[in-house]
Amino acid sequence: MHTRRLVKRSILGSRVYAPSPTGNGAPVTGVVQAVKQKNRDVSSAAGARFSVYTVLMQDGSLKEFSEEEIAAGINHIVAKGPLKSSLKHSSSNGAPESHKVEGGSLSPETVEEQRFSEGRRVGRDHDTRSVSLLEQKRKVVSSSIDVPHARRSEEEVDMDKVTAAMVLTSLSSSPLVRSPPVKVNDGLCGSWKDNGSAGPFTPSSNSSSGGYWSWSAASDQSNPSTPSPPLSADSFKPFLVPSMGGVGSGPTGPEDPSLDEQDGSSLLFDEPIPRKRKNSMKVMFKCLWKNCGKVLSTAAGIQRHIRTIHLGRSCDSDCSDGEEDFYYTEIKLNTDSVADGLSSLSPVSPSLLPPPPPSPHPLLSQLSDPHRPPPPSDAKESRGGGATPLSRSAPSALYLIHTDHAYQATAPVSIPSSSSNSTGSASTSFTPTNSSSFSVSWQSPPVTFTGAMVSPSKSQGFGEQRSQTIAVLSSPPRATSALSRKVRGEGKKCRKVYGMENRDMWCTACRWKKACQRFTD
DNA sequence: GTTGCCGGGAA
DNA sequence: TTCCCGGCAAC
Repeated sequence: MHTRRLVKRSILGSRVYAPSPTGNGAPVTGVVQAVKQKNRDVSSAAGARFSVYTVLMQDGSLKEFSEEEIAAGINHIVAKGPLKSSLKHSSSNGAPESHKVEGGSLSPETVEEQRFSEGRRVGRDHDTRSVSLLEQKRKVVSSSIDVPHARRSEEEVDMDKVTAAMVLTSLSSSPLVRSPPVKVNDGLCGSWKDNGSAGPFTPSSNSSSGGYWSWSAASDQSNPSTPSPPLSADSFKPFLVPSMGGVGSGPTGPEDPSLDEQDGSSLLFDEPIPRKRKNSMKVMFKCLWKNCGKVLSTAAGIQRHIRTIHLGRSCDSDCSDGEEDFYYTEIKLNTDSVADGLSSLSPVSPSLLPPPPPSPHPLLSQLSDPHRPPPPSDAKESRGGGATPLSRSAPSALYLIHTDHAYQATAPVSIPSSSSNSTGSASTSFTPTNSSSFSVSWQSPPVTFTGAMVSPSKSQGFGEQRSQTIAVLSSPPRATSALSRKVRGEGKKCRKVYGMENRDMWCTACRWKKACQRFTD
């Protein structure tokens, strides 16, 4: 639709090469003044429509040329020097219009000189465009036509796919982790470009962005396989300019090409910034091992801690089977209120810690990694055998609770300083009236967890919640809807306690019909 | 029907 | 961000 319109718009006013009217073979330049669609006669194949371009020649005369004639002129020029690598796909897409203009705008240096001289002549003849305008013109034309982004080799494309996936994962899980934008940009461009460059382009499928797609920053978790509609011509212009090696500047192409790419990339990746985690909230990882309760600020750190201290493994994370993931929990800490308390608990400053692992969510990483051994077997084995370190001193609280709501996350909930209290520790630890060392928010698993949570030191007080958790977690993975909805609380709620008449005494969440934060289950 | 609360909209 | 409410699901 609009891509077709863009193509047409780009043709008008474009400088093209046409066969010499004298027939001596030397192509001349002209400016496309009009385009007419005509039906081919019987001599042409399939009676397809073709375009007749009215070209204003250097001498001021108007002549009509067919696509082939103009394109042939370009081929003649381009053949004088090697095409830039970025153009090889472009010139093979079979689209006459784009073909033609690309060739003109992306000629080698020698051709550039020739075109310069010719451009001067044209400027004297008719329009008052200067030589620099000629350069601008090339930019304008090329940025609004079908220029597939074929700037990378196949191997690079494959690598970039991987890189793009990794970066998207990082972005979706931790907005603080930012990868080199240019690399991502190219990678995505390359991967999506494959579709476009796989076969001949058609005006409808070959958008003016050359198969370049973008995704909205607000949906940084969105799957790149479901791209958003292509950007407008002006939006993707920066991405096209770099492939031209232009040197001029002007009203329509003022930016330096290299800067354009940088800006365009940063533009894409700057937008998720507002979604950064609030400064006052920090995600910490608490060791659930008996008599430990160590809190670290990175999953890698807590995993290392568990692996080395509790599991007695000295090897690196490479030989980890993921068992550590069961011995720590992710907690969101309101650093405004707990920073002091945490400073004594956490020996490592969060700002000095290495970046989190590729999948900062331990549960997510477990679920996404089929190579990890299923946790239930471990737990059962340890339970039956009773000889492994796990069974001897497994933490008493093998659960992960997750809250999505900010008001829940900031709700002051006390947790025991250590999880060694195996008798009813959970039941008391979740009572908000208890004195708390620091406020945390427990987090329930955001995704299905197929492992049954079994602990040798199972506490009765936590049995209810645990049973719910187990029931949920052992459900089929597809039952995400059941997970998404918090299991109905069994305990007293503000409505029950205070009644409708004392609604003002309810907790805020209850008043807002949210999950009660005062009487948590 | 009541209750808890998720998702989403309005201010 | 706060506040509110429709609507769903568990009870």
